Amino acid sequence: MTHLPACPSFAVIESSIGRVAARLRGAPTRDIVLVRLIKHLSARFSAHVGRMVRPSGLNEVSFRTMMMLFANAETGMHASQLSEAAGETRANMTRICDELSRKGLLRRRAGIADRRRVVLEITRKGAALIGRLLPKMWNELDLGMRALSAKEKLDLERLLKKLAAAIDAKEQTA
Amino acid sequence: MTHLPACPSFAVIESSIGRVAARLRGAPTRDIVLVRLIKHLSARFSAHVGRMVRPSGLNEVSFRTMMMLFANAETGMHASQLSEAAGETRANMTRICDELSRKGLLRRRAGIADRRRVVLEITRKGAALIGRLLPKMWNELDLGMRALSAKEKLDLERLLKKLAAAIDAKEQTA
DNA sequence: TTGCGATAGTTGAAACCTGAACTATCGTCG
DNA sequence: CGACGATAGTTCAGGTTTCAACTATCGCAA
Repeated sequence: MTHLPACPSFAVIESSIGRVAARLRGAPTRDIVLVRLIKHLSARFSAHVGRMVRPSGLNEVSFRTMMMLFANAETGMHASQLSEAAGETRANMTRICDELSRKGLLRRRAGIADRRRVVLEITRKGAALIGRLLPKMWNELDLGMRALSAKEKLDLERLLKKLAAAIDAKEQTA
Repeated sequence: MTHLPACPSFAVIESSIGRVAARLRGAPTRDIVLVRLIKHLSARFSAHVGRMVRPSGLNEVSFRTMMMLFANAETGMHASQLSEAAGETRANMTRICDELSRKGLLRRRAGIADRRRVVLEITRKGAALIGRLLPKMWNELDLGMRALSAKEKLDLERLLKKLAAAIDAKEQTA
């Protein structure tokens, strides 16, 4: 077994999985560990971002949303485009935008070419907020990721994408 | 840029991140991609497990919970032990166990040595259900993970743990 | 041009999760 | 003993997310 820097927050989980494996013959322990690790990291990232943006009255999802709008400030984005980019359902995006628009951080405009669509634009106020937040967030992210070398990051990206591709493929045929 | 098997479900997200980077100097694009990949995979795993166990009246969390109880069928588990193993808050675990107990899938007993504690045990009915479900689930998991070689899995595990450890460490000092 | 299937966005109901306060019990230190 | 801080579990209020149904609009083919 590879030995690594302690990671107490996951150790508890891993040992539980170990107990499962000990009693249940045939359990694909390593795969289960991988899936749980991914879930664990995802949750911790979210929580961490959430804590950071909370003082500004945002949560992780609305921050992610605002970042996308910030990057597309000139053109604006369509709601469904935004929901795909932020990785949220369309229904949820509607509510998030309701909220953000109530706070004056974004603006809805009716589409011109296609009147079903809605164009979302960040407001001056919203842009100011995100512009103020982003450097802090990026710095934090850098601190967390600095543990991995450039090569390790590339490896990790490659492996995760391979996994994502496999799952996509499986879902397609199913 | 590395070229990989298509992964349409993430490609949309990645191209959005690309647009962010194009307009926002200094954005740590690769790190953001990694974080989003992790979140994306986590969500897809959950959704997939969820769809599989739904016909049995469970969701992803309650299945995970039952699996832990199944593995500790002889001894039972304490509620907090269970919530750590399943990676859920204590409050949420209470609710989940209420639900599962209402369905007759687990049983609560008062602790003897320490009367604050509650011992949770899987019932015969619960064990039957999980015993029936597990092989299917493991098979599915195997299909999804088969895309990675044994070595790749080890690498991935190592990298994810390194990341988790770094985040743990950072959180500690903060 | 009109009708029809597809798409964009919203809504209401229900499922789900969390933080903070609360109760009961424990261990231990004086 | 008995007070007190810590721990186990629950509850409640409030927030978030989803699913399915709905409206409006579009593109296109007959």
